[in-house]
Amino acid sequence: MQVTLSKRINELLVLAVLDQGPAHGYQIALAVEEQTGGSFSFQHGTLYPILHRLEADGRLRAEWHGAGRRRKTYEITDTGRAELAAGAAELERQFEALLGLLRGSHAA
Amino acid sequence: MQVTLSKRINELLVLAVLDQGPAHGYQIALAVEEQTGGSFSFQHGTLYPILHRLEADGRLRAEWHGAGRRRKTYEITDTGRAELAAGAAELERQFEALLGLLRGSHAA
DNA sequence: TGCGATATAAAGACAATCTATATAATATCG
DNA sequence: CGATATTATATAGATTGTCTTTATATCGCA
Repeated sequence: MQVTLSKRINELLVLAVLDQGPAHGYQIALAVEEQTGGSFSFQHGTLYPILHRLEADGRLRAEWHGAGRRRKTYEITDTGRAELAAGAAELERQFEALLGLLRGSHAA
Repeated sequence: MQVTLSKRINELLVLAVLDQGPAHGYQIALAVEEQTGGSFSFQHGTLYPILHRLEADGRLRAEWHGAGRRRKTYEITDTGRAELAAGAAELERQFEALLGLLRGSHAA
């Protein structure tokens, strides 16, 4: 699995929220929690490293806003959008395989 | 998420295979790979620690077999079976929440 | 003016997998 | 019969990524 499943999921979660429109870190964390009904959430010490990683890779673009309280607004790039689509499809395939095994066992 | 998703998945994968009947480590690894179509697999340096962890917790029971080539046969316990059922259901709920967000984003 | 919520960042602890190595028996092929 | 691949388990150490904690700072409310 070399690239952790959790890592991929966390990145896709961020990209999916940003695919709905630009947002800053704090908003992303709230959106993930709300839109997954609390199933997924980010500690802030987890979220920012992910954001910086995605930014460094060009999967999203960041811009500072506001004079007083600093806010960094993130926007998904075409690269990020492509990865989101591919990653979501791949993840769905994997989950089907996983649930097949999990369900299959106690059905038999 | 405190208890890593990957960790939970790996444990459920092992428990699910053992729910089909007793098996030893090497067989479990092969079964997971086959039955998930290669989507999930274990490095042997990953599998054995998991097996030992599950054994220490009483989620499975182990027994040595064979005089020559040593084989340790693992069998799921009632505790393990209960966890498998609960864990699989919980995982399914989480995945639905996750895929909902992932799908929702590029549908909009 | 103090506190809670908003907002970002980074250092250090911790947990889990992955890589690599060790050991050993069995099967197979030449 | 000897070399090699496969089966089989185990553990030490490197790596990686999250989690906890700490730091900084603004805004709104009581």
